Amino acid sequence: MLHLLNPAQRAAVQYLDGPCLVLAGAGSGKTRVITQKIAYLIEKAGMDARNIAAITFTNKAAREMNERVGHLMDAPRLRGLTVSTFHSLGMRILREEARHLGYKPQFSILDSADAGKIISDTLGTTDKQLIRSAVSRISTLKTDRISPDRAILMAESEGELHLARVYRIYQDTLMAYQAVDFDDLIRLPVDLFEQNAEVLKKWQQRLRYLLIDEYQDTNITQYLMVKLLTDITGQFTAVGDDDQSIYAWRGADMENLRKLQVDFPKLHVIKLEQNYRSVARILKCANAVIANNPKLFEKTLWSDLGIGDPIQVVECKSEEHEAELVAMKLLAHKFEANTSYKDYAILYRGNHQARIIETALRTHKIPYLISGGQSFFDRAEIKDVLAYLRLVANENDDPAFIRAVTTPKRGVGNITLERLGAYAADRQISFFQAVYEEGFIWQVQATQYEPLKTFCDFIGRLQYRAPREPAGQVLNELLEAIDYETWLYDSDEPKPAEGKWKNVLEFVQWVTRQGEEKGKDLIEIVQTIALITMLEGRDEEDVDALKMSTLHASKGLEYPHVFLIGCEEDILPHANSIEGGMVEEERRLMYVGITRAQRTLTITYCGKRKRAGEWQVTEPSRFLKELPAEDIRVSGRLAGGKPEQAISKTEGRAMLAGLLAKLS
DNA sequence: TGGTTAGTCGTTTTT
DNA sequence: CGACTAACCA
Repeated sequence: MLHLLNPAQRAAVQYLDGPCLVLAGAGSGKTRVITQKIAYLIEKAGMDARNIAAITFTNKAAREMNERVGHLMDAPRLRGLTVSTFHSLGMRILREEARHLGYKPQFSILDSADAGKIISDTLGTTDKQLIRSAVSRISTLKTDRISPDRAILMAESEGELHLARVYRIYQDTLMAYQAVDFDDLIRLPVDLFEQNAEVLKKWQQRLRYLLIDEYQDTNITQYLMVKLLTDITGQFTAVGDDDQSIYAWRGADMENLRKLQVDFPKLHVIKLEQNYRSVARILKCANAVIANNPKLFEKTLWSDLGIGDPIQVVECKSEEHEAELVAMKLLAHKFEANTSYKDYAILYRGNHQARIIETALRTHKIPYLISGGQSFFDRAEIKDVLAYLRLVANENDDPAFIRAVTTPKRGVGNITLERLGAYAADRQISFFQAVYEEGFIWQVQATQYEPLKTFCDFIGRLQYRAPREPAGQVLNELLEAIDYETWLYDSDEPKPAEGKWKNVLEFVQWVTRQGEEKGKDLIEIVQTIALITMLEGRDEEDVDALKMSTLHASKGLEYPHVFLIGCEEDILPHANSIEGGMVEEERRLMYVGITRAQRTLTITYCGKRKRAGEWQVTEPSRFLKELPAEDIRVSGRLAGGKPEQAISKTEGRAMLAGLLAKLS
């Protein structure tokens, strides 16, 4: 196996004498290093798979890594291997150690929508901007491991004090719901490790070798987790690339790369500089752009995959034309090069940019998959069903209670709910518990109380059945009992309702499969859903479809032919980042985008764009001027010419027909 | 109590 | 232009 590696990769795999940092440029085979090292640890170093943990940043990456390790060795020897995200690992630790922190093992994981709702309630405002900023500031406090009490003490202004108080209420509310948020999944285990030497020792002994992927994206708490778990032995390999650090806004700190050298003086640094992904021109463009950033570590990427075609830079007249142009160029290229749809990807800065592309792709009947963006589990219909399941798993989950009890409508309205909420809040109990309290029964009339009681009894029956019966069966009967299908068709036009019901059925199928394949009961399945962003097991490779993705979500992926759209000032770099002086991170984003491409890269931007119904003139991205002139082919204003002639739908069809005629 | 409607507002990135 | 909300009516 080792002969498949280049000398630097092999050195990284074989180095076991202590902490190891692998600086891996884009496309330099870092996943290969990690998977091979797992195999090496088990086969050559004689380690038990149960003592090895590989940590990634996305579930998708974890899944892919699992698959690739599976190709390297037999399943029995991989039993007990941990390949998961920081958050999943944190959850696992927390479920096992919950009692040390005052939580029950079946705590819920709150999504950001629920978190935002708590904040908006405590803040007493509906101002989206305000809530957003409060949520993110509280999240920053949490990743910096500042407790509510300390935040109150440290507050230097009226505003900070207010925020700290909101933070405290928020945290108390989470505890009351028996829920944690994403930050807690990392923070609480770290807190526990620091307070409880025995628990720490237990996990140190369990996880004896750590492999951390995308190390440049760790925040300080995640770094502490690594440090605590490996402090005694320093047995870990961190793989990262400072040029691909694009999550600073989420607390990721490139300083963690430098800190590693300070905290572990014996740190062994290995650089991977050969790129196995892209042709030379693409790499040259990427290098040229990133050269405008100050460097943390010096490294030069090279490849021997040939020079490749020039990078195309095209100005379009509007968003519609951009979408149309991309669709046309794609179809033309596909026919000429005889490729598949899945060889193409369209990348963009913000999720909203996907919509217009989607319409163009649909009119041309181009199959596509969208990764990143709204998760399947975030759809309203799925969240409705999920609310029931969350409540079954944890009856203290008040947000789930409110959603479930009002969907479908069952005669419980705002007034009743408010009374119930007030009663529960007074006594520090959950909505669910309050329903069964003598004191509450007298507060509402029988006509209002009855549906509540019926609802809670129903949930109670499910709680009994969930651990005892197959997950799919219980879920099916739940949907039957609440007649969710009818409710969907009653509350929507037939067409969207049909789509929604299809999603629900897909969800049921997924749950059934999870139950059968992994032997999990309904509650166990629900407990992990909050962490899953994409429907796993949906074999995306089998479908021949073009991939659409945000630049952030595209990290770690590669495609033969890439379109990078919307390369305009205020989009990439984004206006807020320009204002906040964060252009360097945006440049890294551009770098990530360019380095996704293996063979061809087409960059587009619009001359004007409709924003909030108004036409707005736009400027090409400053990053385009950083591309080496000899490696790009420009059409449009950058070249001094006119914007690329717009292609209308009929023109497009004619062009396609001509192309097809020429080919046959 | 629940659904409809007319007005409002405004677009980063995600575990 | 379209999503999302707050007042309004059945």
